[in-house]
Amino acid sequence: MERLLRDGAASRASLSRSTGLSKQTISEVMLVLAERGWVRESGIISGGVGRTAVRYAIDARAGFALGLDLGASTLRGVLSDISGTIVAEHELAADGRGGQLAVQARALKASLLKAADAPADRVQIATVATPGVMNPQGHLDLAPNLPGIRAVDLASQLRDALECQVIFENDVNAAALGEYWEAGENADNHFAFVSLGTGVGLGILIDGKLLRGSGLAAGEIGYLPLGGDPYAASSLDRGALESAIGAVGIKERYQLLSGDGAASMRDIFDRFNAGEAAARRTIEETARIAALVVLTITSVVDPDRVVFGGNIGARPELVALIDAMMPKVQRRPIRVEAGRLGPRATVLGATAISLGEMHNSLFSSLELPGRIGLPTLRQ
Amino acid sequence: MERLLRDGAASRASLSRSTGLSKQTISEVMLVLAERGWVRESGIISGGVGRTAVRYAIDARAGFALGLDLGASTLRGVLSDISGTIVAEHELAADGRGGQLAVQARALKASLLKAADAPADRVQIATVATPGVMNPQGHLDLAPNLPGIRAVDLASQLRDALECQVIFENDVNAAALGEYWEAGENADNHFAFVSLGTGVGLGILIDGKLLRGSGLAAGEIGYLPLGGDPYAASSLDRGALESAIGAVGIKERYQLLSGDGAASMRDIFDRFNAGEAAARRTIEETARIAALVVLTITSVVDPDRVVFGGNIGARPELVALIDAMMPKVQRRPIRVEAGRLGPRATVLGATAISLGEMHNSLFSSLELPGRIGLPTLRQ
DNA sequence: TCAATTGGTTCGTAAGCATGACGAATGAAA
DNA sequence: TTTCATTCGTCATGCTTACGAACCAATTGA
Repeated sequence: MERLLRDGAASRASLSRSTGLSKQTISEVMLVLAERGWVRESGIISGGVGRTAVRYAIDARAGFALGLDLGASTLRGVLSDISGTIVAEHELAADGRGGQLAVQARALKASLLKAADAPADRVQIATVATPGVMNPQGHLDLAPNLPGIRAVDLASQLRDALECQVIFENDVNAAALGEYWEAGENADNHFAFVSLGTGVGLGILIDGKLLRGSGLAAGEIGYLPLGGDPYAASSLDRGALESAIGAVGIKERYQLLSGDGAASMRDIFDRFNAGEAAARRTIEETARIAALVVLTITSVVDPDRVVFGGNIGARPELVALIDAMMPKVQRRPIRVEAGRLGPRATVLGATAISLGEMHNSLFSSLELPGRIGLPTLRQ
Repeated sequence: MERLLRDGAASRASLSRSTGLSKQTISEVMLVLAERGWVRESGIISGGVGRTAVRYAIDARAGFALGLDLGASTLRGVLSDISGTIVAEHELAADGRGGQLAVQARALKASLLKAADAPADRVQIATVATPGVMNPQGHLDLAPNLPGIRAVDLASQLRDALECQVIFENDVNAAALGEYWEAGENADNHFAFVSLGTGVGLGILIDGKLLRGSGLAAGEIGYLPLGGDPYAASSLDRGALESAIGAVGIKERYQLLSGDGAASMRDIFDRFNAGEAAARRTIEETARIAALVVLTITSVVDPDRVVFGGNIGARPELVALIDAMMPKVQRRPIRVEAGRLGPRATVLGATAISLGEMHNSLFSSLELPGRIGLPTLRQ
């Protein structure tokens, strides 16, 4: 199944060669898998010398994986079939009231199923990406942008609403996995994703696996001692780095330089591109500090690549500045790039988690410690 | 074999229960293992109700693992038997000339074998911990404390001298693993080790495995933007953090404060304990910056525990200061401790690597991705 | 038309492990 | 002292999984 997921349809003979199992073992296995509905014959392979081969493919509609992104203003959902092909993608404006989330999630699932014409009972697993951390009691901690969310038992509500196994993951971690997934076969297995937006966050993949840390707090970089005095009381409160290059911090800096306190993030970038001095100095200072974040990440975990995302981090002009800054602070070259998925990274990463869990629960014997890798993203 | 390594000697019936394999499967396996010399009968278990059981134990002398620590001034060696018991431990003053290293390593191995009365052909694997990084050509990079070492083909020389498979590992990584091993069964699987000495370094264990990074440069924290302006030219050269709290940096700071440029590290700590103001301010500033290192580590990888080691980092008075500093920069409590192995951490970690590799090559089928954990350290 | 090549099946066999019956050895209760 | 429950370990047997080899099937190209 792993071969079929990764390399697509194939004949039994070629599967025998690529797995090392004998031909008739493969034949037997495929018979069982076909009986159970996981694979089916999908035409023939001919043209070469020798007998034509019967092609077997995974029945893409044998299972579906759901990914949701619970944003402050938007609720996004993606439905993928078992082969990793996105079959439906929707978003809707989030209702601010915490209690409405589960209702909206249920509606989103229904509309995705309808769009893909998929039966509900074929959705085994859903992953919900949230800001902050889901605590063991099922409540969401550290998510100031979702006011009132702490009070509700979100885990239970969503499990009831989605009517399947539900996994929770931090939104930045999910976005990291999304960008990793998007990179496909030749993705770097050591990968870091920095999210700059309302808050700052970091997702790290080591050997293709998310690094969560002992208290699920790996990548909570808002308190990194960069861009301000870490021993100041305000740093303990808001976080030094968060104060320096979070959206609020950037706007404050722009206000200091320009006197304009009403400018939005978009205004500041527009003025930066128009060449305004205050905006230029604001963004440059942001890049200067972000470069130190990259330096910190490379010093500690040494990834192949650092990708920026989030409302602010995805801006190519900012990433270009950061990239240009790097040789001033570190000798070893490091690839600094803007994410390719934009605001979709999180929801796609959540989908990837569902998909991976589904594959492993379906096709991997539980006793074995090995895990099946993700198939190529097809969208 | 894994059960026997972890839990010690046991009867076949109890192995059957703990592994889930049937009794006679265990009997068959033990027969083969006994034939090959890996296990042997070791008395009987009686006292409970029922028939007395024949006890089987791993033959501790069936294999030995060698660990070496190539320090600037000292060459340390440890020989462990297959059960994880240290059977010999020696050290000798390192000959400064690079070419002598292999000769000394060979002599060290011979003396360890003699002390343990172990046959040479039972040593399958040696791990050599070195400063810096072993490049693919077999030469040692980034090891300024071993002058002239870059020129020699150290990997080939040591392979010839030690006459067995040789693994190379960074000394700080090895020390991290050593402290982890020492902690035994209840060790935290997410663990960070900070070495403060001539240089600064970091070793990280994620899920009990060393994090090496894409270019084997994870944990090279000398360049972290702490304790100095990272955009200064000197920081690009020496590293901002290295300049601030490396041994040279600390001495420079003490000289600035006291005017005494001849004081050794030991002098400074003696004067700190005697209450001298300049020494106190020097060490406090060191702790202030080291606390930011801890903050950086927790922000990025969120370990259970941060352990300090190295000449300077192992000083309990310094670690106490760092620990006291932590609540000022981060809300989440984190355990900050001094390592328990002192200068032996690196060589013991190297031994642990050898031991782990030996177990996995002997007892684990290569196809399976699972790895056998380390047995308890017995010394 | 036929050899070469590749795909796929049939059949026999071996490895590995489980099941269940049974003998051996022991402690505790009668 | 005897009996019995309990535990260790072996034996005989059978099931499952996978492989190897031979063989049949279908296609290309000389």
